[in-house]
Amino acid sequence: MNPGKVDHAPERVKKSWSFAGDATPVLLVAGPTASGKSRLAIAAAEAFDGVVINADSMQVYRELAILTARPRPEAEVRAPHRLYGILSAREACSAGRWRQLALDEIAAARAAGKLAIVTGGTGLYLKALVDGIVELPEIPAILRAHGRELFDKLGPVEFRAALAARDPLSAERLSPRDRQRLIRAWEVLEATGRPLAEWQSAASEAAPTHLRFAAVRLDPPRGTLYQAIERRLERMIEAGAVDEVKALLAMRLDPHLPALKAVGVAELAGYLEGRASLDEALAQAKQSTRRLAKRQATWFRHQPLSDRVLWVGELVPAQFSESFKDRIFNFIRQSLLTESD
RNA sequence: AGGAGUGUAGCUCAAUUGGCUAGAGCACCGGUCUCCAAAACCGGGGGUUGUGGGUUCGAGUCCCUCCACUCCUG
Repeated sequence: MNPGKVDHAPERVKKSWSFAGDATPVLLVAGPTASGKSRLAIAAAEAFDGVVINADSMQVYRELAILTARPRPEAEVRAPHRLYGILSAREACSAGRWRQLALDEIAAARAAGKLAIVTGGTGLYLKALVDGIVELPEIPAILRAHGRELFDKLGPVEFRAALAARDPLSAERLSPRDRQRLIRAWEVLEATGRPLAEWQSAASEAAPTHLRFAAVRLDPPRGTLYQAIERRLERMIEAGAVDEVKALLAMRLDPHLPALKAVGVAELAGYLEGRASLDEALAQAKQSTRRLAKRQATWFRHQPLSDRVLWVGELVPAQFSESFKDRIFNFIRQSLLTESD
């Protein structure tokens, strides 16, 4: 008897499609955390000879494999995975930076004759990829720190007023309480000498017309999604999420770095530092994740990508049924892999 | 079984001791988003005050019945 380890290998038969037109097909898999994106992406990658490319702002960081639910090493056996765990938590990714990496990976997939399957819950990243993003230089970390200091020194109202003197448009659009965007506007102004509003009004011509997108949106009912979230978090704890956070904290990084803001880090740090029991920390992490999932679902429901993208999806059954899979695979075939007018 | 106590939103509790439309925190729900986005921010509705009766111009509040739970005694 076979140990049953190679179940999936035989499926990787000869590819039944080839790049037809000029445009490179790209499959997007979007949805809130724990909605089953990775599972679908891998299944699609197996069926269509694809590469799974991460579009999740936290799964890019190496140090947080467990807590960000990064696909496990076994997944790599089934299909190649890219942009997972590629950056140190010392670094800060960004929409623009990720976009460039993703474009490179898509090109590499094309060159290898593979279908790019971009998967993740970070709506802004997908938007940046599909619709392009204003090309702004990267802002030095020191400048960002200065922005924060100034904000704290002046206070929200004063800071906004100071910004308004030089970038009235951005200031007007932002509430004094919207600390992050106010600081963003300020740092862009400082770094480039031009107001952010001006940058943004410049037409972004960066939308990649050489790519052809189709997207699957997963949106399970809230109740089942929450159940999945909670079960998964419990498994994360069993798998060593606490130690993972411990190691991350031991790096003594700048708390403003994005990786430190991953859901669960602050909660488990609370446990490690004796401010909460493990049960309390777990409960808090579950709650934070539920809120995250709600925000993600809202984003994907209401922030449609450009109409160049074909969509399928919507509600997903609690279980990943065969009929659902068939439907999605048909959609992929029809929308991406055949030359449609 | 007897005695005492408590029942108000999903949860924890308020309601000037009988007086405006029963409030608050959390939870939950909805929304915003053009480069740290797992971020940052905005908004929302929910109650047969355990039950049935009574007193009163008026009851979450006072009286009685029953129900549930908690504690004490046996």
